[in-house]
This record gives sequence, structure tokens and C-alpha cells, in this order.
Amino acid sequence: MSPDIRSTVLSAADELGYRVNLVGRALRQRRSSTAGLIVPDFDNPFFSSLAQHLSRTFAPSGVDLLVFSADDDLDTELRGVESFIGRQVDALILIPCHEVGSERSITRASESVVTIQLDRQVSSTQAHFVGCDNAHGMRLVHEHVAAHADSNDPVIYVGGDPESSSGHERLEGFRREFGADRLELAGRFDANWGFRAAQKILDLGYESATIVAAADIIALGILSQIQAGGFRVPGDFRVIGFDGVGVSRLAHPTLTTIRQPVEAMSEAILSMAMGDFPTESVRIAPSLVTAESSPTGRFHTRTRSS
Amino acid sequence: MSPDIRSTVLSAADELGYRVNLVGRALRQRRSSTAGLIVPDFDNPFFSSLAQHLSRTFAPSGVDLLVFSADDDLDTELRGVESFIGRQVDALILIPCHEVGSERSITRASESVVTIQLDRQVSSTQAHFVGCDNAHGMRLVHEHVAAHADSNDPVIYVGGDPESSSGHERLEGFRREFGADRLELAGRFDANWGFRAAQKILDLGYESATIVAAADIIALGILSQIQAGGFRVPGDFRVIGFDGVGVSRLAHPTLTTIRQPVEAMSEAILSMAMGDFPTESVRIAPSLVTAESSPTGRFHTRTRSS
DNA sequence: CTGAAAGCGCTAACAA
DNA sequence: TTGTTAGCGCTTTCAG
Repeated sequence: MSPDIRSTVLSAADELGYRVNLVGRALRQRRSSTAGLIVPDFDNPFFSSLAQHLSRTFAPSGVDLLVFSADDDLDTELRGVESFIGRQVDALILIPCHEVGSERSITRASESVVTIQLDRQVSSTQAHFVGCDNAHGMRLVHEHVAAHADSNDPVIYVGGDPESSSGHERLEGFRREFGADRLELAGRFDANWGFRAAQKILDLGYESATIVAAADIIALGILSQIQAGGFRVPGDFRVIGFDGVGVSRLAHPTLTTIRQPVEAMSEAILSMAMGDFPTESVRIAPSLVTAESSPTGRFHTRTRSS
Repeated sequence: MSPDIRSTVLSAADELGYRVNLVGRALRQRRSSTAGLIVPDFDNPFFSSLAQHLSRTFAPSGVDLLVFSADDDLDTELRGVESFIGRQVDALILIPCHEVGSERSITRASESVVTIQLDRQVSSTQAHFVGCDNAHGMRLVHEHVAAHADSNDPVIYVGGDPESSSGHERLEGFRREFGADRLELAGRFDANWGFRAAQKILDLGYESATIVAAADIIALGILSQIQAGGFRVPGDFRVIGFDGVGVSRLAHPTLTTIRQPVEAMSEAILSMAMGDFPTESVRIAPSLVTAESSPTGRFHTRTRSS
């Protein structure tokens, strides 16, 4: 068509305030230029960070990323899946709430739309997966501790929810690297659990240790409680986190942590959502970020002045 | 119709795997049983917390809350508005990125759908608003400081973005309560700004003060940097935050803060989204949460041992 | 109560 | 190139 007619029509449309109705378009095209992301919880800063990075990654693609919170509830999660499918999202990205219980949601989703599990993998399904190589992360932790900690110093693991695949894999990784005879505490992925775990460690009489936490948010709780108990970090206790997003820099002292490759994960998700599947499952290696809570340079157990 | 026919049909539908196509329904009904929430950024824990509370509040209503991140960008924000409107959301809730620049988005939204500004108000629009009474919050801060701090101790304000209405209102509130002759630093709503502000305060030679921060996330940065500088909280410096969500309990020491009434705000939004507008604008009074960083009981400026 | 038909706004396909 | 038509899946309406 001629360019001037084109512009006349366009400006007339604009003048009349015409906007496409995307619902009509979606009905006709049987696709909506929309991707859905279901997170268990916005309050977990790692999930928020994933949501933020994904939003940024999707923006240039023309696909709008819409996010729904499952509020850590399996029924709500399933409702989110049904809602997104009913709205004809072109892809569904899901951070499952639960290693077993989320199977229903994943199965339901994957029989209707391209479905990608993020961060946590439900073992019984074979939907696509993108996440971090937790075993490798624990290997990095072990290398760091071996290189810099006093070998007589106890190493303690403060885990997250063992019923999520990330909690589960990190625990296994820890055992493989450090042996199965260490003190291990299992809990939840939140700061309160960190508080309680640290209190437990102090109650058991520890005055020095390297504490490996399954998530930064747990490590923050640990740091706070350890210092409230009058101990010093890294003087008495060393603390190492996992995730490496935002919060780890808020800590005092700053947190040594395993940084998840959030950008690379987001890119992988985008290309999968666009229909490109090099492999079923993508695991990207994380990296170690050394900071004050477990510094470089061999350190020795201090004797506390009583 | 007869109940047994009903159940026969229902089970047959279920067996065949029938699911309503919500796009078709939305097209016909001209509504989608969906509300849109646009946040500037998932990484700000206060926004995440609002998103989480709103999700929980909306869940029982049958309306799905879908969240979109504007990534702190006005064009992306507008795109989110267009997308939600094109998808026929029944209500649009917006935390504006910018006190002035978000006007376009708000205007565009409010001419097509029930639009509610949350937390930050764009002055030039008259769309509905739900937020916290920032002036009242600063009054509570003043009462607390007057009751418990040494009256000779300097009071310093570390602000957020003065171009957002919340940053702006809190600064005004601070001035009204404490006078305009205090040290005031203006910055951004993030932890890094807190670090830098604290460094500035120490560089200026302060060895003791009560620091009022415009947000908890800023206060966390301040706490970290003050303590890294070898000073004690609350021994040398007192720190008071604003928001009172999640992160304030992660701090070490725990943070005295003004707690925003997030639940009440969410309820107000839900009823507005359902079409009930008691008033144009709702401001709910926050409350003071006293913790270790600025405790109860009159405290005195300590002389530091050098 | 049951059945048929129209039409929400859009685009893909086909005809002129 | 331009114009027409059919139909995406649903619900509302109106007739039987």
C-alpha cells in the first residue's frame, strides 16, 4: 500500500484512540504473545531476583512476561497454571513449590503448552528444566574451605527445605564434598530458620566453625544471630551462602557465597520459550564470590576471651 | 436441570479433558477476571512484599492477580499498561516509577479501566490512590526520638528518591517534625545508597547521631557501613528505618522502623478493584516497631575509646 | 426448560 | 493490491 495512505490511516486510528484488543487477537491467532511465570513466593529474594532478570530478558522479545505468585500453596499453584493456560500463554515457566506435590501442576501445564521448570526440578516429570549446577556449587565451597580454613575447624551445614530439589541437591553435594559425618540441620529457605539454626549451633556449644548455608537468606539469619550471641565473623565463625543475589551484599560482614548464573539462566529460558530446545535440561555452573564472611587467606580458629 | 444429568455432563467433560478457554470467555464477557499489578522493580523488597500481600488478598476473590515489572523504565511501564488494557484486565494497580514521568501511564490506564495508584502518587493525576500516611510515620519517628534520644545528639536524614511521592512526603514530614536545619542526604531507594550515605556521614566526622532513613533497605546499607567503620549501633549511632517488611528483621542489630500497613492497604485495593470507592484516596496510618537499632529507654551519646 | 443463533474483535484465507 | 468472509470459543438472548 502507499506510504501516505498508510500514515493517514495510522494517524486517524490514533486520533480515534483505537487500540488493538489483544483478547480478540489471541482468540484468533491462538497465541497471546505472553509468557507466564509462577513463583512460589515474592518474598524470597532469590525468586524476586529471577523474576526481575526474566522480565528484563523477555522485554526486547515482544513477549510480555506476567508473573503469578503461588503463595507457597499447591492448590494456588495449580490455579495459576489453569489460569495461564486458559489465557493461552505461549510458554509457562514454573518454579515449583514442592519437589513432589508440584507434579500435578507441571504435568497439567506440559500437556497444553511449552513448560519450563526453573530452579527446582520435580523428579517425576520430564518437562524442560533450567537451573544451576548445585553439585558444582558445593564443589566450589569445598575448594574454598579446603584452601582457606583450618582443617580442624568443624564444618556445619544449614540446609533449606529438603523437599525441594535445590535443597536436596545442595545437601547431597555437601555430603559428597565434605563427607556424611558433619553436623547437618534441615529447615526452610528463610531468614527465621537461619536464626534458629544458629541458635541451635551455639546451644550445642560450638565456639568456632565454618557454616555452609543452603541459601543467602538463611545465611543472613545465621550472621545476625551469631553476632548477637557475641561471636565474631569471620573471627570465630565463617559463613558461606548460596544464590549470590542482592541480599548477600546487604549482610554485615558481606557474604561469601555461590553466585547463581541468573543472567545465563534467563537467556536459556527465553530461547526455550521461543521454541528452541538444544537439550531437555540445562544446568549452568555457578561461581564463587569471596567476601568478608569467609575470606581468602588461611585463617585460624581463635580462642575467645571469656 | 436435573442433578444427575449435570454430573454426567460434568464428568464427561472432565474425561474429555475439557477446559474453558478464558480468552473466548473474556472476549464475550468483555472482562477477564484478572487484575494487573505493575511494579517498578521486583528487587525492591518493599514492592515484592506488596505484590505478595496483594496476591494473597486477591486469591479468594476469584480474580487472578498478574504482575508485570516495569524495570524502572517509563517506556516499559507504559507498555505494561497497554498490554494489561489490551488484555482487558478488570482493574489496574500501579506503583508508579516516577512522580512526574508516570503521568502518561496513569492517564492512559485510567481512561480505559479502574486504575489505582499504590504507594506512590503522581501529583498531576486524579486516579485513585492507596498508600501510607508518611507524615504520620515521621511524627511517630519524632515522638520516639524525642522520648528516647539525647536531645543534643544530631539527627540526620538519609532520604530516598525525592522524585517519588513517598520519598518526597517523607522528607517533608521529617522537616516538619525535626526542622529544616538538619543534615539531609538525598539518594535512591536501595542498599548501595545507604552504604554511600553512611560513608559520607562518617567522612563528615560524625561519631554519634540518630540516623533516620527513608526506607529499610537504605537503613540496612547504613547499618552495615557504620559497623564496618568500627562504630556501634545503638551505642554510637541509632538507625531508624521505614517500611517494616521482611528485611527489617534481617538486620543486625534488628531495625527500629515504621511499619507500613500492608494488609490494610491490600484490602483497600481489593475493594476498590471490585468497584467500591468510599473515597478517591486512602491513606492508612503506619505504626512504630521498636527494635535494637534504636531502643526504648533514654540512651546517651557514648564517648568512643580511641 | 431446551435449542439455536448472534456476535465479542480480530486475522487468515481466498476472491476479485 | 483490495475487499470479503469465515471463524477462533465463549455466553447471552430469544424463540420454541
